[in-house]
Amino acid sequence: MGYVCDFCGEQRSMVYCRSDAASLCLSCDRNVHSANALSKRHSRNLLCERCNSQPAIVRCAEERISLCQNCDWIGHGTSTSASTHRRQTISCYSGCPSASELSSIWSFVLDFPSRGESTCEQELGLMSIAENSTTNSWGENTIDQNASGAVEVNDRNEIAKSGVWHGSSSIPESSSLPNNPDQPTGSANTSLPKLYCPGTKCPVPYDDANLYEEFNMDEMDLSLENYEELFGVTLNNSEELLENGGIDSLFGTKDMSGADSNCQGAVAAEVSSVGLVNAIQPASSNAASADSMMSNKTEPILCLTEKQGHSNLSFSGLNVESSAADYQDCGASSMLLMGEPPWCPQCPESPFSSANRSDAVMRYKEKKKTRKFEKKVRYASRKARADVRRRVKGRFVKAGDAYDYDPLSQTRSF
DNA sequence: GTGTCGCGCCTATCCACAAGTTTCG
DNA sequence: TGCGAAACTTGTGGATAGGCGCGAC
Repeated sequence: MGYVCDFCGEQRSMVYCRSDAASLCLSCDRNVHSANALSKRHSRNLLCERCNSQPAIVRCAEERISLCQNCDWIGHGTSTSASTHRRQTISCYSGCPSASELSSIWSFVLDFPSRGESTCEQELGLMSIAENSTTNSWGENTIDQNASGAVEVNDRNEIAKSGVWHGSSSIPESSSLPNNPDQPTGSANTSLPKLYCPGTKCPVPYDDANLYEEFNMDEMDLSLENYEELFGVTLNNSEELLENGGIDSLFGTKDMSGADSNCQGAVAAEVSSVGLVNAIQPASSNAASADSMMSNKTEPILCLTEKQGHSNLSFSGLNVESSAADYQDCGASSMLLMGEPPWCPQCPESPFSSANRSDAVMRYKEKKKTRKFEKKVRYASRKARADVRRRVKGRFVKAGDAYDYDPLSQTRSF
């Protein structure tokens, strides 16, 4: 995923469809999602203007930029100055909206400061919608919208319901702090953890080598993608890890390659003099995993300790309600967040009792049963067809033949 | 210690057909 | 060399059979 539309490969991508896991230009978005009734139901959103790989969920009024959860966190969640930026949640949409309808929910869409060269903006005005653009296709967003179609982030309850994450810091009603749009907000505070997002074009210039010196691994890429290099072990089997107490196994002896490979967690850490790392920021290439990580209501704590001659990392700060099951979409994250390592008693924030943990393990196992690893769909049109094809015992049937499963009507022909 | 059974998990396979690719005249 | 038609290949999702590991007996 990148700047170019995944479908036509020519236009600049502007919207992201999670169902298709594709970044599309407005023209292709409309073409693809007008194919059938199911594809019309795909929920789409603006593409993050910073990493260009994740759906944007927030628009920063100060920077005039749309951000995904991850980039929003990087830019606003950890910076005291940037966290005061006034942000609005960005509504998703489905169906085949007209240009006017799009601009009605995204009042800012025609005013992107950094995408002026894209032809997609022009398409907004040029698109002609032949079919009915019924308003009922817009009913997905349950958040009350203001006139511009955006929602004030202040309403935390509503945001939580919508699954939209925002930074842990308070968000003021307004902000007058100046900000340079060309400069990532996350870098404004030089005391902040430095982070590089390997699977993205995240341009956040985390360059503080001192942090890495604290870890004694300044040459390393602090992402779980390179955990083997980082910790000298391979990681596998999240469930085993869970049952064995989690983090100790994770960074000690267990192999984790079986976990979702598309879930990478880049760790940003603020190291104190006692070796307590105070923040962990997931920089997942997977939207769902980012969601699950960031929907955590508490700020995770990363503990760095020395044990038996090698460094160990632990995570706590997970509240009771956000169980591992809630994070299973990101295999690593569930592991990282579940365990309360017995060897890390110095993390007083850890609220896990054994009962809670057992409960969490149970829910995790239950959800894992129904788990489906995300699959990269290369051709959205073929997927759209397959989604509506009738089947007999899971097999496609000829058109007109008897079927026992119809994805559209869930009915049988016999 | 060895063999058998049941259970759960994982993976390959099947199907039709539109779309993409290659071959041939 | 370029074009069009024909032949061939690819990819898509849900259900299911079969293989495998593990624990109990």
